[in-house]
This record gives sequence, structure tokens and C-alpha cells, in this order.
Amino acid sequence: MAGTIATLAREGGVGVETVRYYQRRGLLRTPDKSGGSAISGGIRRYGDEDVRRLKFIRQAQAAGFTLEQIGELLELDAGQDRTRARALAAERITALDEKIAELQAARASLAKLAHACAASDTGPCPIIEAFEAG
Amino acid sequence: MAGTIATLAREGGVGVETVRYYQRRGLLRTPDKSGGSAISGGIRRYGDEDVRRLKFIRQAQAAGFTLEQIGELLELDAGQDRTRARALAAERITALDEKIAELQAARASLAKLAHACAASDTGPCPIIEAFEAG
DNA sequence: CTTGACTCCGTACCATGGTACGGAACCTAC
DNA sequence: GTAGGTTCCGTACCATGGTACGGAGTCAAG
Repeated sequence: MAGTIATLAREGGVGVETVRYYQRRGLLRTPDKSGGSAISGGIRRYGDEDVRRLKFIRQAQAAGFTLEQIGELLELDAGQDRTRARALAAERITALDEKIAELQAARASLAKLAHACAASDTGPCPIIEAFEAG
Repeated sequence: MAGTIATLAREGGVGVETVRYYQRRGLLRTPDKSGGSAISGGIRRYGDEDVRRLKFIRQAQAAGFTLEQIGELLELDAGQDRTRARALAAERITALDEKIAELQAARASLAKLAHACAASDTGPCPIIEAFEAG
């Protein structure tokens, strides 16, 4: 179960460069190199824990956390600071609710406009019109 | 009703630099200068049409269009190509639906996790756990 | 024991949507 | 007629989340 960076990336569904980017951001560890000529080192090997961590990042990202917030979540990793974890979650839920409401409003007005636009072929396009009135 | 760039910016609810950015992007016109020493020109003046255009941009942006798409909408401005306008709207509605569903899913799982985390004070934090399992 | 694929690493570049800086010209009010 | 606030303009910089490049080293197969 010790793979190279390409294996890790594949299992996480990202590119190799993205893994390296996460390492630079401090979200993933950079394991010691194995083998090599003692002077110039060899190849880094990654295990299940790395895969789990990478999947964690993708999951949290899908939930709308920024990489910075994900970094914080990863630091709570021992499961210690539940209060902080809950606070982050609550904060994120509020933000998600706002964003969802915003998108739904935009969706509704856009749908209404598209319908109006489809209904008549004369006069100015209501989609353009509506935005201009705004 | 002929104001300076600051007036336009204020009425559009953006900063002066943002107006200038939109001009660079070709979303707002850069009117001729009035006055000045014939050599070095004076001050540009903006009118209602500019305000309307700027508000259009903000509205469309709120509906999730990118500035590039907004540029295209603005080019349809004569109200001519309704087919294209409808296509853009339909495209955007689909994208909005996808995004909304995504955020709602994230919201739901996050809410469930926060609830579970609040319910017990022992064991590992379910928020962290859940992401790791993903 | 060489070929070819992969790794390592620093560094540079990308898109998106702005925001800031600084000097010169301008315009208004005192 | 000058001080202070704006405007103009080019250019540089910011955050976010990556993506690409290039040369040297490493490793496995044939």
C-alpha cells in the first residue's frame, strides 16, 4: 500500500501537481524519501493515511470550505477541539444557506425571463431589459 | 445627469477602480473628455446610460454570469439575438441548478454532522471522521 | 546497462475579479 | 491664484486554486 505520488493523486482524483500544491500549502505531508544515493535521495512513498487525508480535503472542498479552512480542520484532526469544529461547520452552514438563497433567487428570475423571452418574438428581449431595469 | 466616474461608481455600488476595470474589459465605454487644455484633455462625463449598463453588469453578475458572459450579453444589447440570449440564460439556469443541488447536499451532510457532534462529547468528532471516511 | 517512464524541485505562469500606487493634469471654492 | 480633492492612466499587485516547465535524479523492464 505504499505508492508514489502518482498513485496518491489518482486515488484522490487529482493531478500530481495538485498534490504537490497541497503539500506546499501544508495540507499534505511530504514523506521521507526511500532509497537513493544517500546524497541525492530517492522517491517519496505515500500510504493509506495520505490517501485518507487527500480525500478529506476533496470532501471538505466539496462542502465549500476554502483550503485555508481545510487546513484548520486538519489541525483539529485529533478530534480534540469539537467546539471549534462545530463553529466552523455552523459558519459554513450559514454561508451555504446564504449562497443557496442567492442562487435560487437568481435562478427564479432568470427562468421567468427566459420564459418571457420565449413567449414573444417581438419587442426588446426581456432578459436584457430586466437586467437594465435592475 | 452628467457625473464623473466617482458618481457613476457610487450609483453602481462599486469602486472607481472597478469601473475602470470594467472599461478595460470592454464592458463599459470610456466617454470623450470635456474641457482640458486641448493638448492633454479634461474629465470624462458619464450619463444615465452608463449607470444602467453598470447596474446591468451587477445584476447579471448576481445571477452568476462571468464578466465574459456579461460582455456577450451586452453585445446582444440591441435586443436582436433573442435566441442567443435565451441560450445563455438556459445554460446559466442549468449551471445554477447543479450548483444549488451541490450546495444543498453539502449543507445537509454538514448539518447532520454538526448535530451529531453536538450530541456527544466523547469519541472522535464526527465532522472530522466523516470527511476522512469519504 | 540502457531506455523510457516517473519523480523531485524550484519557479513561473494561468484565470478571475478586482485593488492599489503614483505622478501629472484638472477643476472648484475660497 | 492657490490649496485640496478628483480624475486620468499605466502599471503593479492581491487572493484563490491550481497548472506547466525544465533539468536532474531514480527506478524497473528488457
